[in-house]
Amino acid sequence: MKAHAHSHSHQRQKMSVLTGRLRQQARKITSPRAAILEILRQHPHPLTNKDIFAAMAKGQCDLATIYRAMHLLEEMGMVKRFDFGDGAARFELVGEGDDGHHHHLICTRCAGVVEIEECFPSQIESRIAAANGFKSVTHKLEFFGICPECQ
Amino acid sequence: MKAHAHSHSHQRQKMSVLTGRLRQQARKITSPRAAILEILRQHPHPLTNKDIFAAMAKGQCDLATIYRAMHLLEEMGMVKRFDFGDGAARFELVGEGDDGHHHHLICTRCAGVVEIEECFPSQIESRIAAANGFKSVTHKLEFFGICPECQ
DNA sequence: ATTTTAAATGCAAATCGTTTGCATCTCAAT
DNA sequence: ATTGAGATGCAAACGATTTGCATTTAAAAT
Repeated sequence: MKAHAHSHSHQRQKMSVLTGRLRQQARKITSPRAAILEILRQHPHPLTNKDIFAAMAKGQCDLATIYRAMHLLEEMGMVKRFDFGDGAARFELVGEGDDGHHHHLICTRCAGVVEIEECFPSQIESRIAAANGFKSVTHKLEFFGICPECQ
Repeated sequence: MKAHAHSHSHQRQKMSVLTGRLRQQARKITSPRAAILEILRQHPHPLTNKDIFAAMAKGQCDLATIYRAMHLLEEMGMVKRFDFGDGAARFELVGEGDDGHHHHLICTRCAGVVEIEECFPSQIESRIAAANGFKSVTHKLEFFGICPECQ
């Protein structure tokens, strides 16, 4: 699987903007956090905590710190959590203002990931919500298949 | 959350049919398996291994046995695995011939589950597959919201 | 520049869902 | 009743994630 275009708001965010968002919340810009943000900026793909850990210079930060940082960033809306069903959470940096909602097409052979434009039709989702009396309905949606290289 | 109708092929399957499918594969009808199938028949909802374990008379079977049984049943296509994103796999009995593909609407407050008719539009899925050169594309889709009772 | 202190980190131990090795047991075919 | 593949129980192992706690550090206050 190769890289792909990101029509989403994935224009690499400036580090100063990222650290600024942290500062606003009275959070410290520590070296582990700076390293994590830098790695996320450079990889516009969903990364597991372990991926992030592996992308760092050895011993630069503890794995537990990454877990804690991802929780913080998720609460702050700076990253979005994705679940590809393999038991490991993945995270992607989210642009300011953006809610990061989108989906992926994942190769079940090589684990390659393509970001997808399409989303579940909102009017159908509204109908589902209404028909069952639910409020604030969203969805999690991921596609799985076999990529060109793996066929 | 209360029970709901199952327009799917969830007419409670006869136990004899279920055991028959096992026998065909030269698998034994053991007391743990019979108990598991009975519990699945009686609960047309996605159940975790622990749910199944809890639904049994204490000491009737080991939790590890349930895990093994669910793997077997899944391979045989007798149950379908669902992932609600909370880290625990859930299973539903699948009718013969049916592939069990469907989705749920889950209350994020009380964890109540409603089975959903709607599915992701297949022509859009085909377009996504074609646009990226993927084959054998499927999807995982679940809806989340707040049910009437929890609002 | 130094002090101060809440926030953050490292490390190890703990949790949770799930899997597995192995000795023992039990269907179901003979 | 015999028997052998398939199943089970139990405990240990696992991988992802979380947490307690003593120590460190960023950044606000002095």
